Amino acid sequence: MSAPASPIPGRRVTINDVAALAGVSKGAVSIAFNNRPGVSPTTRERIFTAARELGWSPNQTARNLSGRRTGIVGLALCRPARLLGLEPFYMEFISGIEDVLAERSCSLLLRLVRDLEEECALYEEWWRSRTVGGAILVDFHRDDPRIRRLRALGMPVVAVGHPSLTGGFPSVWTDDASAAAEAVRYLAALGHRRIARVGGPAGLGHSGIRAAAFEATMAELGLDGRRQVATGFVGEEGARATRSLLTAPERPTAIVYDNDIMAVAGAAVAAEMGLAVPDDLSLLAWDDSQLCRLTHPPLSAMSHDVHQFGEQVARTLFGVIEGTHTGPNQVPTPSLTPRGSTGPPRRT
Amino acid sequence: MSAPASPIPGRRVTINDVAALAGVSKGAVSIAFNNRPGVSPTTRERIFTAARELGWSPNQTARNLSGRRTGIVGLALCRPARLLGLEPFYMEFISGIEDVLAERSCSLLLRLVRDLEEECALYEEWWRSRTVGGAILVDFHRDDPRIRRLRALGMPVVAVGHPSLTGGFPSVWTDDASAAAEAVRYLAALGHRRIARVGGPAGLGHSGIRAAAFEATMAELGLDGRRQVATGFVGEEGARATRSLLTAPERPTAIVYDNDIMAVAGAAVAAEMGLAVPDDLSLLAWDDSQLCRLTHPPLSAMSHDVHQFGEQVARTLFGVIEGTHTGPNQVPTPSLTPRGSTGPPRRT
DNA sequence: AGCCAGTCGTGAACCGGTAAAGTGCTGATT
DNA sequence: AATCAGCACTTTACCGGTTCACGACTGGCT
Repeated sequence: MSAPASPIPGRRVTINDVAALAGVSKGAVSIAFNNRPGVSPTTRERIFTAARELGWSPNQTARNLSGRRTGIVGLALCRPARLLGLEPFYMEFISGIEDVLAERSCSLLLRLVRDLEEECALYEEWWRSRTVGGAILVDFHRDDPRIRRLRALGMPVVAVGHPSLTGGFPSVWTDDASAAAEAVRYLAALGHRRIARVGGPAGLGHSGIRAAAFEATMAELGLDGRRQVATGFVGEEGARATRSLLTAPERPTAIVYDNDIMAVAGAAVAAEMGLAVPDDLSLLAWDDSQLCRLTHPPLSAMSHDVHQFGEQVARTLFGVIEGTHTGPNQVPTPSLTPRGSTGPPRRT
Repeated sequence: MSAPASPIPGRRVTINDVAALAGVSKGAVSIAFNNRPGVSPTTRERIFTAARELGWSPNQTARNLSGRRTGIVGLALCRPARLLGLEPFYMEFISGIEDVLAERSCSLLLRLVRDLEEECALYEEWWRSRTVGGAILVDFHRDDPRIRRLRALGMPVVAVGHPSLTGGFPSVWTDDASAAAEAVRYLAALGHRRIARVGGPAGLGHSGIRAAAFEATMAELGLDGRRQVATGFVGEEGARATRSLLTAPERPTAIVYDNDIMAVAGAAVAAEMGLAVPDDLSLLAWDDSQLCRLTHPPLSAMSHDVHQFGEQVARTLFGVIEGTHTGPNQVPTPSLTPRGSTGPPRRT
């Protein structure tokens, strides 16, 4: 009885073994393990005991095949692997997702793809094969081709991005436009008139939104909003963009960045060019990972709890999967966290 | 013929539909799609055409169930989600893995677990259920309990860690001991005599190896190697450890860190305490992500291409899965990359 | 013509579960 | 006593593939 039930090596334990040991049919075992009504408490207990003794638990693959939902959530990322490692954003985002998934014993299936076409094909296969129970879509572009292709699929999906970009998919988003406007107004209030922005790739939806809001707010304040550079989101490019902004005639006295890694790179460039932060140059980061607190002076940032953002995305996805979801889902707008890197410009 | 083959909505296309359209049995379709001998080139072509027309591809879940290997690789991480996002290491490591997986159209299944017990149970389930074709084990401890439990499973596995820790599993590792020794010798050669080390958690295998090598090398050089602090690998703790080292009597003139995020935090502490780097204090990071190049002065580091490390791990795992693997697999030893944060101590 | 080997393809069993229909029994209702 | 609802299981038919034993046909050889 209490012998450490040694299954015959080589053959795996299946539901049949459990059924045999418990003296019931495999249907009964299935009923018990899905706790549906249909077996008596006594039998149920006997079944669980047998399963425990054999160390059996249901084979997920077989379960999925016969129509049950899998606990795996898919995430395809369309960008070069090398770049991925450079951005703190993704790992924090993923960690937030994982936090919620782990609560429910779910896992995240991660895959890098080369282009959106491959991404669509992948989702189609994942869904057809019941490999995933739902997916998280990120990095929306304007008129994103995934919208049409994936809508037809009927796969539970949550889109990360502003509703204007995500084509009716349940979405989670932050109000980037307001945040960008706030950033500009804050710097203007400090007395800056030449404010620049180092943004992400032009095609990317949220970069576009921030760029537009930046320009609009600058215009509203009667300032020239054309000092914007689009980059690929990595430090090197942030540094390059910063150098080019700072060496241009009429150089800016403040720069807003689209993430924190570029802002840190910008701070290094300032130091290298002998500019004092914030006296000669104010720097404002975005996303605010711990990086911002580690530099000297610490970077002011449009703070944004990316981990919690990921959590919200995962929770929304579960809502969609379970059919209890409710429209777009806005998470807190990035808020200004002033630290040492922003201040009034030096009087000329 | 060329009509955009509209499958009946609601019902998915299966191998049977393809077989029917091609006028063969489903066995033949299977043979064709696994390109095994048994069908004539003509029939084969007819089958492929039918499949293309219906937009069919084999259901991976069903395939897995009937014994084929899945293209999914498992990775369980045993640490709080919040911490995960703070370490550049993991995302870079994962990006390296993904790079190799993507080449072969494989995905990474990621899961956070609370403890090693849960991790073992997870791997057992993944393997039993054929959810994964193999797994990557990280963060080995001394006498790691996973070794015994997983050996019995027979699952293809690659262990990340020194062979002395990974209990005979195929492993990928860097020579941390030599690297730690080199770090110490370098600082000693610059004239430092009070060298401290801010390390990772004491229980963690590679932290232990570095700690031992640090102490041994210090002893060899006739120096006091007891200035070591164990932390949890995050910036805050690195800062705290640095402060406590710097406020102790006989404060060190050089500190070696176990990763880069703590080194950056250390640099900020130095600045905050008004210590000049490297004149008053030399700082040496480990792992060398782009962070090290973004601070001012840039941080010297024991450089280590983490992305490539991840790639090598994935490649080794495929070797194990395909049965072509060959013993432990050492990747390049972290090498000293001097930048601005290390120099001779100021003469007292 | 008769035999054999080789190729092409079929059919059924199987992977390990789920779900719906079916069976036998108990006890309450009329 | 007959009817019938409800429970506790069992049976059977899937899910969508793979695999393997076997049959039909072809062609070469004696």
